[in-house]
Amino acid sequence: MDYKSAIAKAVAQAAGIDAQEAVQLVEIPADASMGDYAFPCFRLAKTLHKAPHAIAQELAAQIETPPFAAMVKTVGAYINFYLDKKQFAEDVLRDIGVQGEKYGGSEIGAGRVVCIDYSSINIAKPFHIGHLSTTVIGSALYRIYGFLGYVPVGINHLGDWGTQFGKLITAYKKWGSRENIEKNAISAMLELYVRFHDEAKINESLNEEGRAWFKKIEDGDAEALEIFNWFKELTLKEVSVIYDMLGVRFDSYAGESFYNDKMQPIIDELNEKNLLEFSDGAYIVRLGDELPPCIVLKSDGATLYSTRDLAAAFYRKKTYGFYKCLYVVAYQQNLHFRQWFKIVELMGYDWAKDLEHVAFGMVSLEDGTLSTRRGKVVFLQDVLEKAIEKTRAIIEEKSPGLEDKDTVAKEVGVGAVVFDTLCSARIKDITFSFDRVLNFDGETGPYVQYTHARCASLLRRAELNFAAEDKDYSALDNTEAFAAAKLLFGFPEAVRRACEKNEPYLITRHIIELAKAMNRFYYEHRIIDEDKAKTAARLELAACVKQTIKTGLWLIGVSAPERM
RNA sequence: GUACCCGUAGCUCAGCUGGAUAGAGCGUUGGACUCCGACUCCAAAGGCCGCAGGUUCAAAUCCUGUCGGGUACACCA
Repeated sequence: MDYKSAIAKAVAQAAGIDAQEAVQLVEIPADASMGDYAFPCFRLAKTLHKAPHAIAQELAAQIETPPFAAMVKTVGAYINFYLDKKQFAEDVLRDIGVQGEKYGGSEIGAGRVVCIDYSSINIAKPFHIGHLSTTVIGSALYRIYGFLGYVPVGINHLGDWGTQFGKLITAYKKWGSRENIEKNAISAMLELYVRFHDEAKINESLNEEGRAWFKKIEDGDAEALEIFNWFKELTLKEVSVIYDMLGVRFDSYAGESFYNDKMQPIIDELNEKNLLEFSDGAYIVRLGDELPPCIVLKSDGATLYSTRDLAAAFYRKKTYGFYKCLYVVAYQQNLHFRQWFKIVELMGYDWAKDLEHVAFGMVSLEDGTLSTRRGKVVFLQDVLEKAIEKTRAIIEEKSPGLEDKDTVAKEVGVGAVVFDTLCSARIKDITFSFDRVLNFDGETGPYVQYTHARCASLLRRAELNFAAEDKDYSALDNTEAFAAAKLLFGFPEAVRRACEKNEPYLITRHIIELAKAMNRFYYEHRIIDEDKAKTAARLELAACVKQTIKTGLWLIGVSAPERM
């Protein structure tokens, strides 16, 4: 039911204005005591040449109370519409009952491919909290787009190219051992890499060796490639543990090395289109007055990040025929993306407008910026483990009889970390603190999961007794149930907005509000009592809240345990 | 220097396609469990919405300027 349009239509008829225009003016009052929908009449004062409050009164007199509303009332220049709580709850719950786990989803994206570039880790480097945002935002968008019918393609654009791999091989050949690398993988590789840099400060020739090994990789030397691919494999294997914990997946791991042979055609095309310019030994593309020029070939003839991103974009367009291509990358790279998006535009491709940089803020520690080299890092693995450990302790204390404690501790602990990351707008910077992620009180993942588990518990208790009863919805004719019903009703729109703005936090916030509303309802009203018909109605509300929370949590990549 | 982003309660943040007394969580203080899961609920205190102009019947929201913080700005990714 589209209440907004129905109200707009009624007002438009009375006022003699366009319904399309009227629907823009319909708003939802901040305070529910002023109505569920409102129409402000200020705007009409100009055309009708009357005082706004007088217009409100005249219009209200002409408007028949719509069938779904209980009351139409004016306050000043506002016409306020009050929905019939009982009817509304019944309508919303029925709708959710019919749609089940599909509630909130749609097919508006049917047939449209959306490429999402996220996580994009570096080979041989540890996964630290700086990688968390891109990973969980990208993963959430992957699920959200899929839920709205789009065909998402998750791409982990691996950082698997560059001289550092030559250096790493040099270090491995000199100081490494197969057993140690097999055993400790990333930390062993990192150790070698750090040692290389320390020793290279004294011994310049090491850098030469590093470059030489990288050249061997480029030239396809068997030994170099074998070691390089081995490093890659070990890194992915280790990182996949974290991806599994987070419930993150990818459809493609085509990274930097994949595009080595795909850049020349781009350079050729830029040349043919007279966009290439020789400047200070390098080749650049001028981007007008708005943007600084972009280098696409270094003076030594080597390609750059932008060249590679161009090649990747063309490959993705050709391979997937994307409707949109998203890059979930920190805002530091804002200029970089604006520049090469502009190049695509100058090349004459209108799909340049379909490329979008989904930027997010930076993560720092309380004592400053993250730095792998200076050892100022927090590994994601440690954060997740601490969260799980803490959850485990709470479970031991509060639900000692719980089955499968390990699974639940993982779902709640990891969920808390993911939920926290997706709780506010992407662009905000984050100062990482254990106190913050390990706080489970208030607006947190565990709070929402707890509400879900509590609903599940109610339904378990009552399942046998109330399933088939006729329902008496007068049990939901109160402000607490109505508040919950309105949030249930608003869920599909929250999902749509999250997708439109590429902002998963809109879903996170919505289910927090829903959980709060449910807890208030639960506190104020006995759910299971001797009146079976009313109990059945209350339980249906609990079932719908449970379903919607579960869907919402799933969309942001968080599990919803039945018990915790 | 130039461009972009951020600036709302002690802290972390919503609200920003203009509308009715600016909201939440944490923290603080004070309450609520013989009762469906207290990882819960209720209440209080706490705000020149960085500052100054402008547009408008109406500005936290739009425009301009300014201050503070962040990021980036040619051969790293």
